[in-house]
Amino acid sequence: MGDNLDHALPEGQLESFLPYQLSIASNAVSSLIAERYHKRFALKIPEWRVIAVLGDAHARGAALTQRSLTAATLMDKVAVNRACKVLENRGLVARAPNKDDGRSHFLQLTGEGRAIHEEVMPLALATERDLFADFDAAEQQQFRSLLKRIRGRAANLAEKTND
Amino acid sequence: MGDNLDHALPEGQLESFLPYQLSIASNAVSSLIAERYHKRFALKIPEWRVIAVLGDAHARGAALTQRSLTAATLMDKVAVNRACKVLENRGLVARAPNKDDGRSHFLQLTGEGRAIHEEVMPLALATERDLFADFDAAEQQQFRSLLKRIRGRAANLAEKTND
DNA sequence: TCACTATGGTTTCCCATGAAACGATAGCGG
DNA sequence: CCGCTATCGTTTCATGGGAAACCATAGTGA
Repeated sequence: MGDNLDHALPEGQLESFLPYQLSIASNAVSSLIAERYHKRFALKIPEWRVIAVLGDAHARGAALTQRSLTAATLMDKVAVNRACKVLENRGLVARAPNKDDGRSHFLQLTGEGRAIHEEVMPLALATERDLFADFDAAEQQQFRSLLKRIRGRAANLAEKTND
Repeated sequence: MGDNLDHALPEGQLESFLPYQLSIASNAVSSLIAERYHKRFALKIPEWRVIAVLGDAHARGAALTQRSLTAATLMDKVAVNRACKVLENRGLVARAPNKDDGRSHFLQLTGEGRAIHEEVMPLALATERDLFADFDAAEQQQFRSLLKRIRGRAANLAEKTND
């Protein structure tokens, strides 16, 4: 029950288009991860990202504002806000007043939040290992580097176009 | 006017998470492409994909149903339908009855559609070249192959989880 | 021929996401 | 101290995209 196309299509221009390959690969990976997180922790990807970053921050004894979360996750500030609200309602994140700036709060994981963090990170890392199991170390490194270059390139071209 | 974070965050677990890197790289590339297509042709990515596939089909003297378009683009059938409707309304695609199956139609590019196709493909290829300009041939090949493996891997893991 | 099921396509509904508008506070220049 | 502007966070609105329901036709078995 693999693929049952009526008649296999010959390799077309779309198939060989690298941005397309990148997009479908990324979608496949994201779907897998989203499914796993959702199934086991009822977390969506934005929420998980916030937990990951807050977990890091906690390890360094820091608390973060939504603004720094936005910078750290590269997500929209609205997405960050929504994720934080959900996590707060679930009791995984607490807000503390920021006496230097009345507009923002410092966010950190609660005890329960840290417990989730410690369950969730291994799942993330295991999934990463599953996905890249047949990549040797050099290939992983290569992949990372290629992704980073592409990303820089795209950002660069976009800002040139945006005038 | 590059990045003005209050205080640079140390490399965290999120930064080093490969699926995250994949996702943001893919997003950056997709945004760039979407922006360019939209600006110059008022086409969205799904519409462009349909044009690319229909252009291929036309080159082989074939016409496709929405079903085969769905298979060829890996998009949802609803997305394909919507894209086709838009293209039809713009006069870029025409439907011909399928006498073997009254439920579906054969779709093909109109003359105007082919004209767009021939303008749009060079833009796509140029963008691809822009993006991968500093990849040598071996790196491109490597990148393709890594993406394909990851994609297969993800699909494979997903179907195992789906029981 | 007559159900019954399967499938291509379409419509409807819902959720996720980002842009823009908004309120509140901060920061600055007078 | 008083305005003016910038910024953080929140809310509101518009759009995109997928899931499920739906319709019409095809295919199948009695």
